[in-house]
Amino acid sequence: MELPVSLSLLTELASLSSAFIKQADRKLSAHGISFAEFMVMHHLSKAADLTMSRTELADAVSLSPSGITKKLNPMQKLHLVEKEVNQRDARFSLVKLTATGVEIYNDALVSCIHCANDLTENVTGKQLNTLLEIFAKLK
Amino acid sequence: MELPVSLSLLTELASLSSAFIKQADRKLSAHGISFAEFMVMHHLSKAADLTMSRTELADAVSLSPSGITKKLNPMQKLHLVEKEVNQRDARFSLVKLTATGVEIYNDALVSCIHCANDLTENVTGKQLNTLLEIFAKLK
DNA sequence: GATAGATATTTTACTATTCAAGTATTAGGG
DNA sequence: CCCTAATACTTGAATAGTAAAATATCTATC
Repeated sequence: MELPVSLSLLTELASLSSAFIKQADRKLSAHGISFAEFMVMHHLSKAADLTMSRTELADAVSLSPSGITKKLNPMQKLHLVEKEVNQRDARFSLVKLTATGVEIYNDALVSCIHCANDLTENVTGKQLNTLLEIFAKLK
Repeated sequence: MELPVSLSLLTELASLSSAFIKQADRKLSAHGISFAEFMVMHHLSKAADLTMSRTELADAVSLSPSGITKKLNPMQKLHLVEKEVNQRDARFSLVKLTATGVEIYNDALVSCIHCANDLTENVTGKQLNTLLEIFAKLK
């Protein structure tokens, strides 16, 4: 029986990303952070004033509202990020990458780039760009 | 600051697969199974005699030894899979997809294919094949 | 301006997963 | 044979995530 290519894509994507994330986690453990924490800092580092709303951030890293709370709590204790309450509306709160956070992020970024390069070493730059272009259509 | 394409691939892959798996989980919940359970049955369904060793299966679905034990236990209780102990070496045990398991898998497969088609609707068949070819080099 | 409803976040209870320690079985050397 | 080591698996403790209920704040209507 012949299964559709779309299904293969779904299953391959799942196993590939699981393997990649495990690899990245191993590398990043040297910096005391997980890949998920790296992703939080990565999104914050690109944001204006290093600040995002919690819901934006939750969407960016594919976490539920409760998930983002639980992920940020320990990061606040380590002073990697800080919470700022919106003056206009106290329901909203903002998350900002601290100076410490920036420092750790920059160190971790180097490791993470190494890791990404290792994982893609058999693929040309052109193919990587092709992948990203097609990924953009999958969203 | 310009970040390498390989890093974008890693981050995009992570968020894409997270979104895809959540979508598949929603679809499959109608069949009473998770995407992870579907993947277990998917691999077994392709194996000779619907049977695999636990370690093979664990590798295939990217689970740790304890992870596969805890995933299979409830599936055995539901009679989706059954355990067979190897006569030669009682340490090894095999996992087989039962007749009930095949039935549920086939139903779930239809939903999962729908889901995969939905997720890839903006992409041509040719592009899907390109993706899979490049994925193969990333392993 | 009280109150009903909407919105953002947190807490609670539960599920899933991992690592490390423990159990069971086999293999090999004295 | 027995003891050590290796191998496959399971269990227990800890971590990470979700969904649903609870909390806090704001908006809008009467």
